[in-house]
Amino acid sequence: MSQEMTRLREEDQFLRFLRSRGLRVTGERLALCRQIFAQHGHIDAEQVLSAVRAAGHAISRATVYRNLDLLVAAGLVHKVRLGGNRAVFEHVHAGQKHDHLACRGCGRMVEFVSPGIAAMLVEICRAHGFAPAGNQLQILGECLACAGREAGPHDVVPAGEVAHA
Amino acid sequence: MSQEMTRLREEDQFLRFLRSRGLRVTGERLALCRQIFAQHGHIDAEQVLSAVRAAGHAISRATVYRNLDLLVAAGLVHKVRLGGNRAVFEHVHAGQKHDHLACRGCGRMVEFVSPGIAAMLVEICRAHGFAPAGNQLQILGECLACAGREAGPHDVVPAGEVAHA
DNA sequence: CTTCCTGCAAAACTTTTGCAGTGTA
DNA sequence: TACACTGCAAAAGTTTTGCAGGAAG
Repeated sequence: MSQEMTRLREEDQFLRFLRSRGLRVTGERLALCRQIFAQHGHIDAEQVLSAVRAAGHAISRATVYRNLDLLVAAGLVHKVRLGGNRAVFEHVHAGQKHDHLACRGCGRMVEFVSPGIAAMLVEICRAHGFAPAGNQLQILGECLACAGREAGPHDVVPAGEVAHA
Repeated sequence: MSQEMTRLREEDQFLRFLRSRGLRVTGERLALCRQIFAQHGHIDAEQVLSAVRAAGHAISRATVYRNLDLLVAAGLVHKVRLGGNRAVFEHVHAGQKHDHLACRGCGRMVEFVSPGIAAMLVEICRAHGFAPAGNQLQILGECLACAGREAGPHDVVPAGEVAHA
């Protein structure tokens, strides 16, 4: 129920954002917004597309991309670029700032909060002439499962795995 | 001169890596290796291709990609995935572990070293079941120039910038 | 009625791969 | 001689864009 209220509040925020810009409220935009906020964690554009369609709405891939950018501009969604060629999105929980830890092997992603790191981060940004706001911390590592699947430090890559063609 | 020695040492390491696997030493591989170590900072695959060609060697894009993977496998090059669809590469300086701070606006990238963050990072990884080694920390933020180019917090995106098509 | 949006399909980009010819060992 | 490597070109995967029709205000 609290979730429901949150979703409505965010949806309302989106509507206000649209109107304040003279942009139009369309069924696709509403459906997209609702599905984004109905999802738990990080989802990529393709998953968003599936989710919206699964909810019974017709929507095209192009519209998903276009409006995800809109949600990001509205400050309702974060675009997190981690692994290779894909960006994932997550809705912004009010006041719930967190960073990401991702496995480069399987793509598993974990959120974490670390006030200590956040403080140092601000300092590092300042030292290098970066804006203190709008930072996003990402740690790429390997989960134990993926790390175990590889060879030890003396032989980084199993023979043969590297040969191509 | 010290740089020259370093380059030769790395090249030799690459040769030993190749031979230890029964892989062949080709002109393309040597040229690629030399150019990577002749470059200063982070370069993407396209820039590597240009650099090798500018040095007077014929090489194809496919070969660049295939052999960049090889250099990564040899532990001589790091593949850093930051912005959208592109990965950048940097050669590994002996013992010079660092992390990356990148501007999501202009792509400017800065390296930094922070023992404090490194320590916390290990702790966070342990807490979430990630391997303590092989981590790569990336901070996505905005340099002051790019941050200034945007609107204030009350109006995240200038009107019109978001409209599409 | 104005003009913003959407869907489709094609384009843009980066990276990968099949195949046939070339070069290393 | 054997087979690994290269180049080319096509393919693959994700995101963007032009255009014409359709809908919001």
